[in-house]
Amino acid sequence: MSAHGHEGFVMNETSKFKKRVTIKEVAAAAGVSPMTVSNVVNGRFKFVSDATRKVVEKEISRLNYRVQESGRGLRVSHRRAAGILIIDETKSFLSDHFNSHVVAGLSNSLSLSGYTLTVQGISLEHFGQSHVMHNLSVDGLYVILSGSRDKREKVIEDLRRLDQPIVLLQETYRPIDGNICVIRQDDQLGGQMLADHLAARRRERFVIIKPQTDWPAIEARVDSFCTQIRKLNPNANISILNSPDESFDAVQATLAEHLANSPRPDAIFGANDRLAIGAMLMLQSQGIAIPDEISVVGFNGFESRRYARPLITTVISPAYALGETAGKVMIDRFIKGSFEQNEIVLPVYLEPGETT
Amino acid sequence: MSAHGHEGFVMNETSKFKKRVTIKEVAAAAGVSPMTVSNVVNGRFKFVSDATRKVVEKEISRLNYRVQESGRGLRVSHRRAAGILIIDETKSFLSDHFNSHVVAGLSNSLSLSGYTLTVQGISLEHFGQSHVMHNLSVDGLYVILSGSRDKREKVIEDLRRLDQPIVLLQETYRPIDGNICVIRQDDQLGGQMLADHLAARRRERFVIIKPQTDWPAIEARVDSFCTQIRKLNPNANISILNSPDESFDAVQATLAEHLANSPRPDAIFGANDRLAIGAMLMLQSQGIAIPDEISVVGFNGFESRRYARPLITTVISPAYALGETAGKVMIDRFIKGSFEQNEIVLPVYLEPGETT
DNA sequence: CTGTTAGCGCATTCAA
DNA sequence: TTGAATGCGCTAACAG
Repeated sequence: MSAHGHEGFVMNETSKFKKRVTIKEVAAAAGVSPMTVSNVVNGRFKFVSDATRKVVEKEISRLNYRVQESGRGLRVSHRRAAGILIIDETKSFLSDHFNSHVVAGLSNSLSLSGYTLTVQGISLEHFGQSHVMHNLSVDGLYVILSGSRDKREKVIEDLRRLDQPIVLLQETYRPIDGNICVIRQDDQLGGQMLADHLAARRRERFVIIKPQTDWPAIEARVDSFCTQIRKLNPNANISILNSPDESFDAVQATLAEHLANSPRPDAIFGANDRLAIGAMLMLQSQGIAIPDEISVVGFNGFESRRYARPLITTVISPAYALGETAGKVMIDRFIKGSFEQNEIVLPVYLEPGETT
Repeated sequence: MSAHGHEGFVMNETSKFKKRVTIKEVAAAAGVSPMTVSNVVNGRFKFVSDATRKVVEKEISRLNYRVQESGRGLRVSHRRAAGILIIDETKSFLSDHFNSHVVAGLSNSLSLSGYTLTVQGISLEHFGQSHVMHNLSVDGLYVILSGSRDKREKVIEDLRRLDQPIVLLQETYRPIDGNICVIRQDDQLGGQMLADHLAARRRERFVIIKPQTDWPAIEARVDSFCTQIRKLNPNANISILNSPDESFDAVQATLAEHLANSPRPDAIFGANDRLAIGAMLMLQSQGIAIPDEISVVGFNGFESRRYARPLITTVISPAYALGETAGKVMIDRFIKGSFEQNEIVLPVYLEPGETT
C-alpha cells in the first residue's frame, strides 16, 4: 500500500468517554442561567455584570470547564477551523522546508484569530478518499497541489464542488470565482533572475534538474528560466533532467548518467536547493571546480543551504510569509464572504552566492 | 508581541454560511428515512438492503452530501481528531526536521484510522491560552515540550487536568497513570555511543554546543554523553556552550567566543546536526582540519546533513517512526480505554561519518 | 443585565 | 430491513 492508504474507522461502543462538564453544570454551580455562562465564555461582557462574571469565571476554572466545539459548531454552523491538504507522493510531506514553513506561518496566523489548522498529506491517487472530501469539519481549505496539469485540474474541479472557501498554494491555475484564491510566490520572476544572472556570466550550456513529479511552482520557474535563456542567447543549449525523486542518491545518479553521455554543461540549475546541492556535491566529488568549471544555482534559500560549500546562489522564498498571508486571506474571506483578490503573488529575490 | 499572541475571534453575523445538505435531505431525495442514510454513510450495510443502499449512495453523490462532523461529534461525543502542540519559542516550529518528520508520521498514521491531526506551535508563555486548553475539540493530545524542568512539569500538570489521553513526545518525565504516555527515542544511548566513539579516538577536550532553551531530549543526550566520557576518562575536559538560538550565525558566534578564550578542544559535540554543522563550518573557515585537528559529531541524521562535507558522524533518529508509533498508540488507547504502556523508547543508531 | 425557548445534524434506542 | 422519537451542548432570538 502507498504512503497514504484509505481510511478505516476505529472508535466503537466499548469506548464511551467520561462525561464532560457542560455549560449547564457550570450555570447550576454558579447559580445563573446557561446563557450567562455562554456570554462569559464568549467574552460578551456587556451582557454580564462584573459580579456574576466573577462568579462564573470562578466556577469555570474550578470545574475545569472547556467549550465543546461540537456543540457550538453545530449551533453556529462553523467551526473556527481550517485544513491544509498537501498532495505529495512522498510520505514525508513536510520534509521540504517550503511546506514546513508554509504550515508554520499558516498555523500561527490562524491561531491569532482563534482558528485551528488540521494537516494532511495525501497522494494524488487517494485524494478522493481524503477526510475533507467526505466530511465537513473545517470552514476553509488550503491545498498544495502536485501532479500533471490534467490531474490537478480534476482535483480543483472536485474541490470547487465542496462549495467551501479554497486557497490554492503555489498553483498556477487562474481562479474565476470569489470562492477560490491562489497564493504563490513569484517563481516566474525567480527563474528569470537566475537566467539573467547566469547569462551575464556567459554561461550557455545548461542542465536543469527537476523532480519527476510535476509541481506547478517548479514548472513555472523552469519554464521561465528557459524562456529567458533562449531570449538572451538563441544558441544556448538546455537539457532538462527529471530525477525520480529528490533524494541525494537519485539526483546524483540522474546527473551522473547525463554527464556520461553528453557534453559537459557550464551551468546547472537545480529546481530547488536540495536538487542543486545534490548535483553540486556530485560534481565536486568528480573534481569539478565550482564555479570555475560549472556554475550552480538553486531555488528557495532555506537555512540548510548554508551547510554546503561554496554557498549556493539561489532565489529566496517567502514561504513563511506565504503561510501567514494565506491565513489572513482566509480569515478575511470568512468575514467578507468572498475573496477580495483571487490571486496573490509574493516577491522573491535573488541571493548571489559563491557558486556563480 | 511574541510569535504566538493570544487569540481573538473573527466570525460574526455577517458571515452566515450557505446551508449544507443534511442527512434528512438525502433521505427525502432517496425516499428513505434519515436513519437509513446514516447507516449507509457509516458503512453499517447489514442494516440496509443492497437496493436501498444503491439509491442512497447515488443521492449522496448527486447532492454532494458530506457528514457534518459537528453534528456527529455532538451525538457520539468524540470527534475522530487528535492534536499536536509543539512548545517552541521559535515561530518556525516545524523547521526542525525532527518535528516535521514526527508530524508527518503522526498525520499519516492517524489518517489510516480516519483520524484528523491539528497542529499548533506555541510559546511556553502562551501555552495557557492555547486553543486546546480552553476548547474540547480533539479526542487526544500530543505534546512536544521544551523549557526548564519546572515549567515543563507545570505544563504536564495542566495537561493532566484536561482529563484526556495525552502522549508526550521526547519527554523524560515518567508518567504514572493510564491516561498519559511518553514516546521518545533513546537519546541517552545515543549520547553514550557518541562518547564511546570519541573516547576510542582518544579525544579528551570536548566542547558541547546546545541551544539555550531546554529540550528534554537534548538534556538527555548531553547528560549521558558527559557521564560516559567522565566514566571512560576522568581527566577529560568538557565545556558546555549554550547558543542563544540554533541559527548558523548564533552557533558560530558562540563558538568563536569560546575559542578565543579557551584552549582548543579536540572534539565538538553538537546537540543536533544543525548545531554541529554550524560549528564545523566555522572551524573550517578558520583553517582547522576536520577530523585531524578536531572531531565533530552531531545528532539526528536527517538528509540535509549530507550537504556538509566531510560527512558528519551522527546518531540516526527514528523521528518518522516515532510519529507513526504515536499515532497507533493513541488509536489503541481510544479502543482499550487506557495506554498499554506508559513509556515507549525507540532505538537510535550511530552512523560513523568522516568527521571522526 | 438575566432567563427561556427552540433547534442546529446526527446516531442510539426502540418500535414496526 | 426500515422508521420515529429523543437528546447530545450550545447560542440566536427574544422576553423579562
